[in-house]
Order: sequence, then structure tokens, then C-alpha cells
Amino acid sequence: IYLSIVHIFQVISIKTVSCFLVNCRWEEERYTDGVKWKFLEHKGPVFAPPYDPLPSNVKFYYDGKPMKLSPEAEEVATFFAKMLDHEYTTKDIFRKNFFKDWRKEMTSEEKAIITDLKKCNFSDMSEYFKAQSEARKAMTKEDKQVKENERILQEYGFCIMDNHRERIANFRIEPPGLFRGRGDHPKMGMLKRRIRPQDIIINCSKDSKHPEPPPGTKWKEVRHDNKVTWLVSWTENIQGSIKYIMLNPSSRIKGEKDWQKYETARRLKKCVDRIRNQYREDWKSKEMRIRQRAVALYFIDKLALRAGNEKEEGETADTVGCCSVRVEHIKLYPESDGQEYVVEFDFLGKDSIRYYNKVPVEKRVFKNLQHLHHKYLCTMTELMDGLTAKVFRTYNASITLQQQLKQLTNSEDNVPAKILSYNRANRAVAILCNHQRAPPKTFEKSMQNLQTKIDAKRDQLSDAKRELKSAKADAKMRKDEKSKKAVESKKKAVQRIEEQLMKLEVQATDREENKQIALGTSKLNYLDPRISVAWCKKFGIPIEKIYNKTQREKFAWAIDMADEDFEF
DNA sequence: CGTATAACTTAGTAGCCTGCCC
DNA sequence: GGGCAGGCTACTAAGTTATACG
Repeated sequence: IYLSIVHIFQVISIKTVSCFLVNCRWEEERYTDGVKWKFLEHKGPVFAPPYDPLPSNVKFYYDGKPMKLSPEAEEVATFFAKMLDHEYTTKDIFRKNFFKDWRKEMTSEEKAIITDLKKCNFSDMSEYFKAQSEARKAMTKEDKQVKENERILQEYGFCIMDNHRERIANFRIEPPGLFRGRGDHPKMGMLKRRIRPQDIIINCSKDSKHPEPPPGTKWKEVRHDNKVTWLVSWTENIQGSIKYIMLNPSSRIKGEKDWQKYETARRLKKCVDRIRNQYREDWKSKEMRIRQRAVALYFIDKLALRAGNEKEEGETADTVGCCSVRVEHIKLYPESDGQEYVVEFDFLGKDSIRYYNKVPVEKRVFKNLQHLHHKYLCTMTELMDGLTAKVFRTYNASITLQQQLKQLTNSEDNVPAKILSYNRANRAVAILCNHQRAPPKTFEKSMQNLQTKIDAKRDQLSDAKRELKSAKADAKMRKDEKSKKAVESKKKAVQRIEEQLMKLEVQATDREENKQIALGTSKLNYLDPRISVAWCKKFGIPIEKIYNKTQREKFAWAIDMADEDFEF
């Protein structure tokens, strides 16, 4: 039995909210009936540069003999050569998929010769590309076409939507290459094909100046759908899914949506107790489906798990979420480490990131899990307008930040210590949401360097203290102005060094605790920015310490809107 | 009404860039 | 002025949810 959570929560689109007023830029009325915009004009996408064949001295070898490849086959070979250092190219599935797709690009003569990937030698090509990228590094800014890039950005990187010039997020078409799925992906290594103008659908206003396809080519279609937000779309050949060009997070259309998302989460705050009581009730239901739904919702709420939609087997890596968790991902312990009714989760979630957690649960939940004989957990009933599974993640993340900030911030602290508190609150959320990262390659080393600095600072401090002591003794003896002043300045020096030392120590703690945890994802997607803005205002922290330029642009609405008493 | 797919958000990382230290 | 650490951004895969469709 599998019931998608999508059907269980009733989803109602949020209609008109008030205008999005950021510095009075947005004065238009909000549209109704699903209209997203009234006017949209843009220049279309920027295509990947055409393939530039290799110089003749760069050779591909088959079975030890140099071989000149046709341009089509050569291009695909370069994709592999560029990835030669990557562990991807050692994986069987990757090699198998690549070889199969590569052969499709070969001429019949090439196909007849090249029958075994093991006999292919790409190392000459690989060296060539390495040298190229070294050469590029050595180039000056002008050689690197910085100006040209800026021109392209200005020309193609913006659009006009409803009288405002808006930044586009991804105006470049994805270049061809070899597909790199995450985790154990069955399609890794497949050829991601080059996108041509005839693959492209343009979306813009009827009354706008339409983007021109490159000379001698045609668009697949030009449409005028103001009920969607994308400007350009094409179908990708690996999964057959549609890719879009859309606006930057700083745009009105994204900002409003983001704001709405947090407003929905705040509405959940108002009724979350009721919902929690209800799912507790539902654990006792006679109907198995209702009980299981209630258990699933409990985990979505308590552990901030994702919904876990069904996915097609063999098309993607085998990853799961709450509703698609299988019996092999859960272990039940009636008693463990002195706690009763312990559940151990161990599975791969989104992006094949491991979720591991061992948590005590209520007896009823445990009993329900014991009776789970079929494959999937199920889901929940209609509880609140606009409530979907991911709202729980947003809600729990934001409320956790708010609580942690209250708990951890000490108004006596200096700015770096307060920022450490902020980062710790942020970290609590990242842990809840299981946002991980690979430990930076240079982690151990940079940690050591920092420790050396700290040691040096400590020595400096004890020296300064000693000097202060002798200055004091000196002043006591002489009792003149000059020696008093010397004491004062030594005192200040000690203070300054103490502060510097503390700053370094704080930095070390922060970095150590952050080794495997990524803060960015929660900051960007789960934490109501108004909480952070309010916190900054309350404790006199410059907003720049919390949000960089891009983030300030994305959260312009919140920076403008929230004062220090904002409550999520 | 249920499924398929379009639309849009969330995710980690490669590699560039900047600014600091020596 | 060169090297390197760390921050930032671009990129695109991988989710969830909304909507279309038969």
C-alpha cells in the first residue's frame, strides 16, 4: 500500500497577499487567477560554445596506436578525458554507460575498431586539458574575457517583468557532457546531449520583443503563458525531465513566493498543537492506514524527514524519505542504552546523503512500527490550508532557530561571541534537517594552523601580562604620571590581546563543530530571514555579518520588513 | 479521480576569486 | 608577489508539490 502524502494534505493555493513592497519598488496589485506576470521580455538563452576540435598533436590512442577521431566521437571522448582524475571513471556503471553512448556518436569505421574501453587511452588528451586550465590560471583578467562575460551578463542576464529589470538565475544553457548523478546512480556516465535552438521553448509576452534564435535556426516553440514563471525550457535527455531558465532569488516573483512559504509555516505554528494531538489520537485508530499515516506524520514532524515520494526503480539512485522508507532501513529496540522503545533509522535520503538516527519514541508509535508488515509507511489527513509535508520542515527549522537564538544569545557578549551563538543556532537546524557536507580537503591542516596561531597569541598574552605587572610595580614605586600612563597602555594591550585570543578560540570552536555540517542550505531555504533580521537589530549586529551580498539581495523583503520584535 | 508530468524548491560541490600572510 | 585558505557563486541534480490530462 502506498498513499502519496500529496493526496493526503489538501493543497490550497494561497491567493492574494499584500503587495511586495521593498523600498516602494512594487506598487502593482497582486494578480489573481494564477496570473504570475502581465509583461515579460527577454533575450533568450546563451548557448554553450560549439565544440572546438583538438589540435592535431593531441592524440587519442586505441590499443597503443594513435587514432584520429571524427569530430562527433572526439567531442564525447574529451568529456571522458576531462574526468579522468575523477573516481567516477573507475566505476563500472559509469564506464558502461559512457561507452554505450560514445559508440552511438562514432562513425561505422570507428565503431568497428573501438570495441573495448580498456584499450582506449585518453591520457594525452587529459594532459592537454590540464595544461589548458593551468594556462588559463596564468592569464590576466583581460585575457580571461572578464569584460566580455560582463557584456553577456548585461545583455542576457536580465529580463523585464512588469516594468522591472530582473536578474535571471541561469541564462546559460547547460553544456553537453557526461551525466554525473549523485550516489549510486544507474545512469551515471551517459551522454548529456547538446541543446540546440530547435529544442528550446521560449516563454514571453505576446506584446514583447521576442528573443531571436541564432541565425539560420528556429525555436521549437514560442509561447505566451503568464501562469508560469519560466522564460525558457528544454527537455533533457537523461531522465526526460524539463529544465527551465527562471529568475534570480532577488526577483519579486521569487521573493513573494519565499515570503508566502514562511507565512504558511507561521500558520502551522498556530495549529501545530492541534495537529500533534490529532496524530497522537490517530495512533490508536482501528484503521491500519490511519495509524500509519499518523506515525509517518509524527516522524515528519519530530525528525524533520522529507515526505519521500515514490520513484521509478532503475531510473535514479535508491534513496528514500519518510513514506518510502522500507523495513530494512529501520531497526527496533524494545530497550537500548537504558531507554525504552528505540527506533534506529539508517537510510540514504536526498542526494544519497546518509540519514542515521537512533531515537526513543512513544510506545504506541513503536507498536505500530512492529506491526508494519508491508513495504511502505503511509500518510495523513487534511489538517490546514496550504499544509504539505515540507511545511513541517520549514516550520520546525524556523522555530528551532528562534528558540536557539533566545537560549544561546547572551546580550553581554561581544559581537564575535554573539555570532558564534548565531552559528550554533543555525547548526542546530542544519543537524535537524541533516544538511551535510564533505569535510573540506584542507580541514586538518587549517585547523592546525589556527591552533598554532592560538598558541602564539597565548604566549603573546602572557608576555603582555608580565609587562603589565612590572609596569604596575614600577608605577607604585615612582608614582609619576608617565608610569601611570604606561600602566594604562599595557592594560589596553592585554585587553586587546585577550580579545584577539578569544576571537581565534571562537573561530576554532566554530570551525571544528562545523566540520561535516553545511549551514548554507538551511540559511537559504528553511530559516525565516525575518528571525535573523530581528535578532541582528535586537543585538546590534550588522546584517552583513550574517548575510553576504547575494543573501541580502534574496532577503531584501525581510530586511525591509522585520523589526526587532518580529516573532516567527 | 488517479496518474503523469510540469513547475518550482532544495541540495551539495567544483572551481573561481579575494584577500591575507609571509 | 606568490601561495593558499576560505568564501562565494554558478551549476545542475534531486527532491516536493501543483496541475494537466485521460
